[in-house]
Amino acid sequence: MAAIVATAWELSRAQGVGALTLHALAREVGMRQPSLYVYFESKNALYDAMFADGNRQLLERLTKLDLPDDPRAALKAFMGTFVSFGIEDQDRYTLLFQRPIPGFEPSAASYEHARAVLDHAIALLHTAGLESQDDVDCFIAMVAGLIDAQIANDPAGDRWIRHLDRLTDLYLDEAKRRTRRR
Amino acid sequence: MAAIVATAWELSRAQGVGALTLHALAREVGMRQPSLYVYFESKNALYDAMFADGNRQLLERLTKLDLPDDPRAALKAFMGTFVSFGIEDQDRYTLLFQRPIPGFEPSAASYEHARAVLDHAIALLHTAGLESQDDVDCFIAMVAGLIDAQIANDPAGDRWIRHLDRLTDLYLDEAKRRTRRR
DNA sequence: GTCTATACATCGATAGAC
DNA sequence: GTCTATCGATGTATAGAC
Repeated sequence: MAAIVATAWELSRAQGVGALTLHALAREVGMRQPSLYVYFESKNALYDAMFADGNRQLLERLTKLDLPDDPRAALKAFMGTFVSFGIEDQDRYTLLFQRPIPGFEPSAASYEHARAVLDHAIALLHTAGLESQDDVDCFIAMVAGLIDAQIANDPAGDRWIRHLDRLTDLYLDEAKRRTRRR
Repeated sequence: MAAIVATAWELSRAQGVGALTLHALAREVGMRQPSLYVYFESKNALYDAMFADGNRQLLERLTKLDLPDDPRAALKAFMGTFVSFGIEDQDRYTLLFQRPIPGFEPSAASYEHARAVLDHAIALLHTAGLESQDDVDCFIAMVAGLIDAQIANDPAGDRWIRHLDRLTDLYLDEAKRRTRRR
């Protein structure tokens, strides 16, 4: 079961999440296509398992981090890890953070890990000085913009994501200035 | 031919670009599916025509703008129009600026309008003070991040894109400070 | 240019034997 | 749990009559 999901990730990496078929997956794990229905009641159930698995991987990596005390440094370390996770497997990133499969919506259970990741990020943003919903929205959109541009235009490089720390400072400094002004 | 492309856009708006089928398109224009091959030699040729058409729409709207003299105001007007264009038809935005169709790559000819739009944006960014490749990259990624977040999470609202002008000032001000420091 | 008819392929899903 | 066999739906593309 875990092996099937792992193989599904392999195939997705090779040809894209949307191009994954049960026939190909079954062949790759040495089974026939109908046998997969013993483990997943539908193709979307497979996607849901992949979604949960990917978020679990991400959460594991993020919680394993030994974050520095300084809030700004902690935020950079956290976000740097997040970005690396996204870049190292584009199709996993796509499945977790975009909606590449028409008709597939993650189940509530699979969403729990994703929720935990987001909550962790928001908490770090708060202690680093981005407290309003607006500031959090803008910062997260900025990070996502960097990752998306990187994946779309320069998958193997760092042309966009290398600016993460500088832009993080930019957003935090501006918020700090705004706070002081009051 | 233009009518077919227009109808293709309608259908894409209703059900997503990826869900567009030649049968449905033919039915909608009052023909049978094989008749479409008189106008497009393949489905990807249809996508290519849509891609060119969408970029032509965008370029037309942007060149029609009466931009203010102030570089910063001009940039905001330009980007505001770009963002509005993206938000008002999400599936058009997807086809133009993401790769939602596996196996479809725009032809070189269809890319010309897209290139013109990008060049125009870069020129405006230069006169507004963002001159380096790095600054242009970051700014465009930021705008795309706002649009993507908006479309994905709040298609009918303005939770993200309403920060466009403020963030534009943020990026321009920071570049200005950097320039002065030298 | 538009039609009918159909080839051809892919894919998800189910039935039922072992 | 895994198999064979097959259904049923969908979708692109082509052949050839009109």
